[in-house]
Amino acid sequence: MNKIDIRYLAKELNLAISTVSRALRDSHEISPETKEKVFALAKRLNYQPNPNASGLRGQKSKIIAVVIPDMVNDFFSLVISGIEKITQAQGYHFLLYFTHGDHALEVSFINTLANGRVDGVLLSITDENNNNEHLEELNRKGIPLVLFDRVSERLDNVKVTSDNYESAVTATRHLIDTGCKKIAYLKVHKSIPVGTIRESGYLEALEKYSKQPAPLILECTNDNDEAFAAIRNMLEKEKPDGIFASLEKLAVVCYRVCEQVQLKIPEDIKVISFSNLQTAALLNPSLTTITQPAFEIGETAARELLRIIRKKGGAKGDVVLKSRLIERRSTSK
Amino acid sequence: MNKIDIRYLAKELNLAISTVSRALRDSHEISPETKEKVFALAKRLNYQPNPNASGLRGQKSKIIAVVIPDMVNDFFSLVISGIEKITQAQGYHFLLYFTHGDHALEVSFINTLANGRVDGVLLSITDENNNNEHLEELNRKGIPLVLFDRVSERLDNVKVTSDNYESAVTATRHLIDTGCKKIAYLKVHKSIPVGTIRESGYLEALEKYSKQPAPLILECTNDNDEAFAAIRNMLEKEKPDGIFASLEKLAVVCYRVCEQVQLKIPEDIKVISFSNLQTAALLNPSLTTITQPAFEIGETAARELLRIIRKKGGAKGDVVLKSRLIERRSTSK
DNA sequence: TTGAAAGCGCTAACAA
DNA sequence: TTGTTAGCGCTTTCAA
Repeated sequence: MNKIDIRYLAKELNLAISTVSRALRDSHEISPETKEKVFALAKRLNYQPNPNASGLRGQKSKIIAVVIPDMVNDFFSLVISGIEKITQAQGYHFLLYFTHGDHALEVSFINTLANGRVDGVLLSITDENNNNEHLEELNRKGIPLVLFDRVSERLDNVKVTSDNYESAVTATRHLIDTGCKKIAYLKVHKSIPVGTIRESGYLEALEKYSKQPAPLILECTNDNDEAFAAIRNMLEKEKPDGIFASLEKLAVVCYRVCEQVQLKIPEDIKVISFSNLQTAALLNPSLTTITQPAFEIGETAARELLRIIRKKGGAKGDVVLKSRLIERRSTSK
Repeated sequence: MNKIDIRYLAKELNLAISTVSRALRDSHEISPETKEKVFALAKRLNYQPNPNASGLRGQKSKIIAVVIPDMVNDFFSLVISGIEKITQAQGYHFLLYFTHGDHALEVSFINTLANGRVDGVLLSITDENNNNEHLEELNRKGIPLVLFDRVSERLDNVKVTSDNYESAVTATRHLIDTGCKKIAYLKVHKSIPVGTIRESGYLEALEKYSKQPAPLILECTNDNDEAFAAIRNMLEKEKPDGIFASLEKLAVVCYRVCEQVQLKIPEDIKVISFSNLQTAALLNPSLTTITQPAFEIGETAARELLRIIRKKGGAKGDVVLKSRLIERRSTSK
């Protein structure tokens, strides 16, 4: 079986290679009949141009890189799905990289990417406190970069984020508005920066809208049993009437503690939680959630990146997407 | 800023391009001193070879394609993570494609891939009942293909799967062994083939190990409220003492129904479910689960594919990985 | 041990 | 409207 390249098509049709090339790209300087013939043969032989060749020639690959910490929670899965929708629609491909929280790995990925492998990069920064010389280098090389979710204000690139601070205010205020007098905030160990931002929102809302004398912040570890014990202890000692969980996992643990100590949600205690889990609605019909627009973050970031790659100009498009507060009462009557 | 290609390195060092190329590939026919100099400069300038150029020249890209239905549940996220581990370790990259259950899209992806863009393909077939002419074409073109999870016996490629049938037998038998006399099977609408395989396992176990006079199969829709109503109805009418859920989502709904109708798990009714959700352990301390080795499926499939790409020979390595039954009693005492 | 040069498949500038 | 040809950056054969 002969390999089917543009030269083969040209020979078959008794045309010059360049004519075939132009016909395939639907150039206006090729007669309709010729195009017709070329298209027909290309289709019949299922001709696919070699992307290395056109990439080498044109210095573009139609591939973007997506660099994220990992996929252990639903958030990034949803982001990826959003990205996929856009790349697929616009004829792009994407390579996926996980840094696993390792800044050095991020640096290494970014460096090996800056060589024509990809036309642009979508990045959720692994360690927002670390330096980003590697990203500035990427900028210097002129490779489009769009940051999402975990961004760095020190960089001038387009950023797509969600309203972590405002939505934490909203969530806390929601508890206050529904009558909570003593609201606890469940946070995870400090290494997750988003936990701190959300904490600020919690504090802000308490100060502005509540008479609660002091904040009540419980820092939990990643160990479920430890978290369980800590939350139980706090519940019994402090007797809060509202809980704001910064992560869904903590809310689920909290929910189980409530079961065990016979606290009814939402009658005895109200719980609100950040959540991306699609099964959240199933877990507990009374768990009010704040959901980040993960899919939309992916879509928006990808759209922005492709816009830059195509030099469509327009304003520098930082975007902050709104989280949604979903109050559940009786999911299935 | 000059672009840093191999020619630039050669000029800087007063060497021929070919010498630099050989040095970079650590060829034995280059003197240690020369290599030293080349490495040093390459490192200092952060030289990265252009993958299009080497790909074009060498007819390989160091990229594989991963084609899956979607990422709406944890299973494929975990598979991807396993694939990433292997590609990353072996210096490969991967492109990710979602077919969204659309066979035509799968055909289109496979066709556009067969042109040097990737060195191999990892595929979980979208529609196992459809024809796979496109895959046979891929085989004819000599592009390595490894199938995982959703495979086709009509194809001769390496297949990596898990023991859906056997583990369904195990799960059912587990219920029988712990004393259940009337076990219901919750399945989803037929379009998910794995549901049918698991059903066979359920039937097999009933017949072999139980005296239950007739199977009790409830087919649920994808709508949660509908599923809730159906399960509730079945529970009240049939009063089973064991439930085998073919999907975690169904188990969660089932769990909520039990709460509502005041059935205690596992005292009044035992529930076992397939599950990949990492938070499963949190949901219900008494939910026994069967977990597919999703991460390992990804690892194994990727390893097999890279082995084939590198023509490392060896036996044709179909692999069936074992699911794990996890019985939970008191997760957090 | 090193260098010169062909050529991977494609696009586009230039020529006809 | 079509054809000829240079060259994208790299690897590798052949020559020195």
